[in-house]
Amino acid sequence: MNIGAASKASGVTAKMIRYYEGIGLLAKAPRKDNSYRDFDHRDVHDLRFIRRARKLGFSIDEIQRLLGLWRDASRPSREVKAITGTHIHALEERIAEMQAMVSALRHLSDHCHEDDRPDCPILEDLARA
Amino acid sequence: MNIGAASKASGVTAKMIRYYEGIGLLAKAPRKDNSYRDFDHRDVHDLRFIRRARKLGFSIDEIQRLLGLWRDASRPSREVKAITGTHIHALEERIAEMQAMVSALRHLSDHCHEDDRPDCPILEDLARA
DNA sequence: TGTCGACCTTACCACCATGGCAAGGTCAAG
DNA sequence: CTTGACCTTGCCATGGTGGTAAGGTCGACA
Repeated sequence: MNIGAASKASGVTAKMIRYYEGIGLLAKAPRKDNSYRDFDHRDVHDLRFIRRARKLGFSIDEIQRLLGLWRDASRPSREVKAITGTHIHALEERIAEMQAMVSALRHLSDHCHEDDRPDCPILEDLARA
Repeated sequence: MNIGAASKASGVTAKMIRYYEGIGLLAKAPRKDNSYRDFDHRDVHDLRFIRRARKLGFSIDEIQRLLGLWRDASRPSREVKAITGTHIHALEERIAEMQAMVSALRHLSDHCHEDDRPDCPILEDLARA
């Protein structure tokens, strides 16, 4: 299975497949005589796993650990839940920050006349001493 | 006013002040005989403006435009509101994405036993075909 | 057989905003 | 004169992805 086929099968770009291999997230694929990488179904599985985890916002480092736990048949589910909990927490913190930004901006924006006059509480707030 | 004083007065690190100057976001500070930058109160004002805007999640590019509008005494408030609206929209999209992640993760996590057994729907979901 | 297009390879550069470090100049106080 | 706090420039790193360039390989078709 060439990299293009693995890419199509997993939804991960060839570029990123090489990158994941380079940083050790994905096992090094054996090479054929022509130096092309040769992937198997396990690799495709791992790539799909990675793609899904990235979509859920896990960092590469977290995925590294999740994959390790996946490969460990006797993994304690506790650890998986811990990683997930930490990640949920980080996401929620970031969400709260952004929501604070939005409500501040919305408040300012609501009081902006949106016309040709220069008065604008948005700039006034940014510039206040 | 040396860079350290400007930094303290504005809350922006010296490093970032030099960076902002380098990319043209902040006016180039004149140099004293010893080649130290010499800031005035306008620079401090701009730096505070930048810091606040960054805290509200505006990109450097957006701040560039906001600062331009601020300096333009006849700025139409409409433009400021437009930039802000675009930014609010982007923030809300990102928030929605992250909330989707959180609810997916929470759903999976709620069904994870958190014990020594290997069963864990989180990994099962990531690995599903 | 020649050629062409699709594929593969490695190796760089760029992003964005920030932090860190190194090696050296400058200044003021003791 | 020394010491420590400050300033200078310049380079490297982050993270995850995209781009691009220069070259090797393969399969199909004329």
